[in-house]
Amino acid sequence: MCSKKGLYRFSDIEAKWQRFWQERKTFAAKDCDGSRPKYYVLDMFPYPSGQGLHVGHPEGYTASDIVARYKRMKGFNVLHPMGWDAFGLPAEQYAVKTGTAPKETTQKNVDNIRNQIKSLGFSYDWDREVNTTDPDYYRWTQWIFLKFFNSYFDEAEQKAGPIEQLPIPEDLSEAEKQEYIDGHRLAYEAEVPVNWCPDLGTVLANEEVVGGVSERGGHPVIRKPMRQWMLRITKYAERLLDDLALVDWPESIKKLQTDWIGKSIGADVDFKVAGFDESIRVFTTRPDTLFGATYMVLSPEHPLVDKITTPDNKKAVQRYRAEAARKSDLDRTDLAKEKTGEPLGAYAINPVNNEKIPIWISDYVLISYGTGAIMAVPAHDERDFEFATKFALPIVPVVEPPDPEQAELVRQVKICFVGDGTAINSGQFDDQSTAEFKENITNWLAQRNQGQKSVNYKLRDWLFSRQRYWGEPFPILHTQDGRVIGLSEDDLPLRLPEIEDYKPLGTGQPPLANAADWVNVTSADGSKEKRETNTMPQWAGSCWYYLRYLDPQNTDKSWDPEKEKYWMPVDLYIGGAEHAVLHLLYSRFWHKLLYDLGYVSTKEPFAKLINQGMILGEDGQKMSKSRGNVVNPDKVIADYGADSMRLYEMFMGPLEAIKPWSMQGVEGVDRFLMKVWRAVIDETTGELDEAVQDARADEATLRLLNQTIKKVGDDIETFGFNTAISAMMIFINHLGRQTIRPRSAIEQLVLILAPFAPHIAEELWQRLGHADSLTYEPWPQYDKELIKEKEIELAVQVNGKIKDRIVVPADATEEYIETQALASEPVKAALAGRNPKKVIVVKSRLVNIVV
RNA sequence: GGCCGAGUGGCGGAAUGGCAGACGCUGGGGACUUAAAAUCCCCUGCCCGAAAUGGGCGUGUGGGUUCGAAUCCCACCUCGGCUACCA
Repeated sequence: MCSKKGLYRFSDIEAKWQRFWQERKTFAAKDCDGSRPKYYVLDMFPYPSGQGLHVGHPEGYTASDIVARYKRMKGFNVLHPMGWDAFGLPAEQYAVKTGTAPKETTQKNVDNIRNQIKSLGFSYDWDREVNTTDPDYYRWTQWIFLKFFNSYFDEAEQKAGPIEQLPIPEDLSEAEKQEYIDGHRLAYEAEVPVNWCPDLGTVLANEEVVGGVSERGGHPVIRKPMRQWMLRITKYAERLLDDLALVDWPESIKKLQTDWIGKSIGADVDFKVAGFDESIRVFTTRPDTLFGATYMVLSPEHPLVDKITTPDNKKAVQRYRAEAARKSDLDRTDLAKEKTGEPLGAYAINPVNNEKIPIWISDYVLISYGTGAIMAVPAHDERDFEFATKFALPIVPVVEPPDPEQAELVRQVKICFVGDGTAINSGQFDDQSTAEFKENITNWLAQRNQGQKSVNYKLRDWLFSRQRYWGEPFPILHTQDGRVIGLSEDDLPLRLPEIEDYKPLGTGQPPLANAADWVNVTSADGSKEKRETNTMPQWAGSCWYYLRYLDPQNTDKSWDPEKEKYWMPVDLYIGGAEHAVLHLLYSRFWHKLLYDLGYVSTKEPFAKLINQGMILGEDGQKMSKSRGNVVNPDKVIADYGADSMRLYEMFMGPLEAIKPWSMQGVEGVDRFLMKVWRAVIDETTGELDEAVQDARADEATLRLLNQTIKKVGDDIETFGFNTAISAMMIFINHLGRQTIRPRSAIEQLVLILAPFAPHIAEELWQRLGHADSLTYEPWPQYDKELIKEKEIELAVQVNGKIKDRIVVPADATEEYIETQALASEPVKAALAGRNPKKVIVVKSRLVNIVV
């Protein structure tokens, strides 16, 4: 048995450096250090699930860690924190099943996932760890909720202000005044339809409802209005849209958010109801098609339905409404391929031509968008066309398409045309272009008090309460006379009570209603109140965690304003694209409220955003337990070490691309690291290899080294980690062949490798004779002169086909290159005596001779 | 249906107007070894050819722009992701 002293034992060495970093607090960020520029690099913090990490997590975390370590070497004061988004359904479901308190389950999972993350050697400042379920954390989530509750939105200023400053109309009674104030709070209560499952006695999230039945157990689910907390995000729609211009995010993500907000500009138009002193207001983006409105549709929930339905139609309409109520959102959209509806028997008057048009109800009109009613223009709207065709309603074309063929089909009512064109069948507006017509008709309606310009958003107010135990309790009391009051900030945190039974009550009441001692409160003045028993959704804690990292131990304030000014905004935010809309939109919304109230200094929280791509299984399919293709990161680390794991995750391909895992690929990068090791350490003795000498590198080595330093630095700046690694591989392949490996070259290689594979780099750095960690060593500088090649090889093409290659001095003139190219024998042969029409010389690339 | 992204060797990928296939994997051959592993060296897009510092083809398909296109433009096909009647 010959045991080699110098073999690289990754498990010992990785543990050694992880301990070193932890003990020395190597990565502690220094607040308000004016001597260095700051850099805040943030990962989307994980939900600590019982499954632990999957290989997708370390992908983003490794990328951000490389940037963090690189920036430190570039002289930045780096803030790189980590924490836990630990409220959520799984721990609660586990509690229902086993009786284990969610707090315990969560603690266990957090400890596990923290160990997993630590085993990868990320350079987090662990003193700043946060946990959304910690009362010292959710105290401030509740504090921000109170800010919403105690604020209103000033339309003129387009910003939030304290509710005390809300201008209140005069002549209101005390009760009306209170109602007015409550109606303007940015956090408010409303009756909202939720997914109610009678058999389970609980409310379900949208994703827990599949095809109209509960995902678990397959029980029927109906829509039922319940009292819910809402946040008035719609007030911020315009700013959330506009301020996307301020951030450096992928265009695709900006577009997703823009579409989600869904701004559309059009007009509100009032239609009188024949025989009633009522009118129906509709929103349309195509007021220019008003002459083609041949019927109207109200949503089944529209308040006027009962009033205007004729007795003959009442029965059928009621049946239709009941059916619609039973359908979930999914049923109403996904399954409703065939349009349905009922006529009310009532008629409306089209304001432009005074024609009587029938009024219908149908569930393709949503109560929650616009006014919950539409004018139907079947000739120019796909949905209306489908509906009119099915129920044989009249179709009148009013827009002539520019294409004559299409125009003919539209005139014959064969097709539906939704584009812009020229007005027909529209009285005095005939021959106007769509754009002109829109403008003119809107003014025409406004003059007659029958309509006006209007803007609508798809974005809805945010349903902010859940009928769950494991979430932040609302700092809210309900008085006996039905008022709602916010707790004083001094009474925070309002702690979650420990309860015995996590099951829902079966009445739709959340589990917290079980905790009578907690729910019933007697105030100092003897009055009795009840606590709110809903809890906040999982998004709440993640909306502002990036701010708590700035000052995580502060017991007086959510964060110190000085620290906020120093660190914000987040310079780089890395996470999965699945959070493209909700998490990022909600965070931006909270941030804007905090900005309006003066608690943060930037309009936007995240200056730059990058999404890491999904990692697929070795079979190229999405990883899943059922497919059996899940790669366990713990196993990879145990077999190859953290450095190889990190390196492979980055070498797989571009960060943002979707790419399949390959164990053989891991072996490839592992081999590379061993090559680096053997270039420095003699495997037999464990000492520095004899080839490592204090010598000057030869010209070729020096040139390649400087090229590599440049390439790796440039690639980190542009997140091209895969090509950075490839450059280092090329360099070590060269260096390994040298009989003398200059110490200076080795040291610089170790430094640029360090952000990628920090454990082996620290170990080599130490063995090269350095006492301290390389974390704050300056990033190697490359020499521009040394990079330049002396001679370059150019391809010579004749009519685009390569005929020869020539070698010329790097500083050769175009004339010289042209002469050399024309002197080449293969080129002469290819020219066959013809005279070149044109010679294109691309310096340092090629020569193309055109004949 | 809509939107977004992607199609390059046996595989992951590189090159974003200038020598296609860097780097890694796989496969083949050789060196070292009693043998194996590890390591090192050479080859590895396809077709023709005994070979050539021979020729031809080649970046999903079809067209176009250009001296020159994987890269830009137009049309289409395939795959993946997100989304779903928003008037």
